[in-house]
Amino acid sequence: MTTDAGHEARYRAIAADLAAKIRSGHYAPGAALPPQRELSASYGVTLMTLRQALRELSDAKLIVQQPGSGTFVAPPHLAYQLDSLRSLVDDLRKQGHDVRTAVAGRAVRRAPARIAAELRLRPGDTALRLERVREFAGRPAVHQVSWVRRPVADQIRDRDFTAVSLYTALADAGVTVARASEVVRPGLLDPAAARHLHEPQGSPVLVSTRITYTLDATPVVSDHATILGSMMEIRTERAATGLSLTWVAT
Amino acid sequence: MTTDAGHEARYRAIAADLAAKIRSGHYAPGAALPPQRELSASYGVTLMTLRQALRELSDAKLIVQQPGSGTFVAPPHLAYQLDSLRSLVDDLRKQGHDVRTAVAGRAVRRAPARIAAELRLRPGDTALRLERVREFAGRPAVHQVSWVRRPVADQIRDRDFTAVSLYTALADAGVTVARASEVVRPGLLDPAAARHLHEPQGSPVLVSTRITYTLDATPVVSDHATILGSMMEIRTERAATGLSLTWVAT
DNA sequence: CACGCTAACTGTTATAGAACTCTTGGATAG
DNA sequence: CTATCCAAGAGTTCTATAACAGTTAGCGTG
Repeated sequence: MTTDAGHEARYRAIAADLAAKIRSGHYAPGAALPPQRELSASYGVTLMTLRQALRELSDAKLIVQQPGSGTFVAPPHLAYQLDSLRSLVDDLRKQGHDVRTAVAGRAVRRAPARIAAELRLRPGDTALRLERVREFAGRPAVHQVSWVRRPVADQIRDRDFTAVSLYTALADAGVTVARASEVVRPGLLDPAAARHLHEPQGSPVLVSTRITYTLDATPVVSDHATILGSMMEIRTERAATGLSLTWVAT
Repeated sequence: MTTDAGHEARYRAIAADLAAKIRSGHYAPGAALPPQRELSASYGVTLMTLRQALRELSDAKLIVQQPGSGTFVAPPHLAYQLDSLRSLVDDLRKQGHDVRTAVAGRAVRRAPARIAAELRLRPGDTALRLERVREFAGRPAVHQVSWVRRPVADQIRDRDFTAVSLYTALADAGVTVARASEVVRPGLLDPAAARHLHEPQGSPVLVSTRITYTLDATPVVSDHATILGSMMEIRTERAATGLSLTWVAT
């Protein structure tokens, strides 16, 4: 046959397999992967197909390819901070802040059009809606509405989200997140969020819209957060070697 | 021959050509590109090669590919991404946007306390103050006040900052920028900036405070920018071990 | 006239083979 | 013993061909 046998594209399956081997430590950080020709032979695919799998991993920054030299698992110092996908709240926790989470709503329901489009659902499909309020220094600081795609949602819907982060729950359910795309805009506090955040309407806020994808490019979580400007700011560090972005409490 | 003839890979040349045609309006936003098979024929390359060119454009968010339907030029607000050590405006320019700069003030004067602290000046030291307004799509979008440290400032004070970016001027003066640290907060448009930006006071804005350092960790530039929320947003792409950050025009 | 199916598109995934460039380490010449 | 060259091996780019899968317009049929 020429294309996939079962359901998923061949190259995605290979990428997933290699990713698993990297995360399990079978291929250690910094170590070289077998040559492309060798891998393609052992998977029984063409070089082109194997390379397409490697490109997936490269996009996810799991490997680094060096012409003439080899393909390497992302260097240790990077591999150990696999938490670059961490959430805003994880950022704060890491800084030693005590963040409390209150769950204001949890239900499976029809996704609105905008969410359905983001998660690539068919119109009318249901998804898990999770509404949380993050308290911080004794005051509510972030209002967050997350939608989780269906096959995954059923596995995590009964977790206690006051104690477990959404990303931890996803990981426990065997979902590996590979990539996230986030857009941050300034805005004014709207009435709905104002109720939860105990601040006057019209206060300056940051509105963050974030979509998280698995390795096979399926969107799993759509996240919409309203962040009080009086309590939070974004900090970035740029250097030739890289870039970091952190949410910081003020 | 099999690979490139001149210098650059064939698919990159094709990608660059198509990107130019998109930016020039030859292919309008929303319009469909010719089918892949047609394009590959007209460029005289294989379908695979042409597709590799399209992938470049797709990664840059210049096009959207829809199976079965066609390849379309992305709407402008979806477009472009790039991360760099450079300024917000360089980001936009590099992406092909037409950004105009007006210099509203340029003078060597005593640095206020906050600036002096950021640049590690002794109290009373003077520095170059540069006030600029960035116009974008015909409307002012960013109000920016930069302070440049003294030894360097004297070398660049006579440059024409409507045509040359501050970072280019620094590079020309032999100053290599190694690191930048930036803090972004939401805010409301204040009266001073409102005058330059022609927007009502109280509009949502992003306030960016940025300090740029040389290789020897000396702070050279302190930058304070007010960015209209209606025109700009921050986009981040996160992968397992990497992160990119872009300012995007809306 | 409305419905359903087909056919002709579109992008996508795969095969097999070849020649290219960049890096590295070992052999050889000084 | 050092320096240079070169060949083996790595990733990269490309040709040529084929089949798969989603989309849509149009042609019939009821």
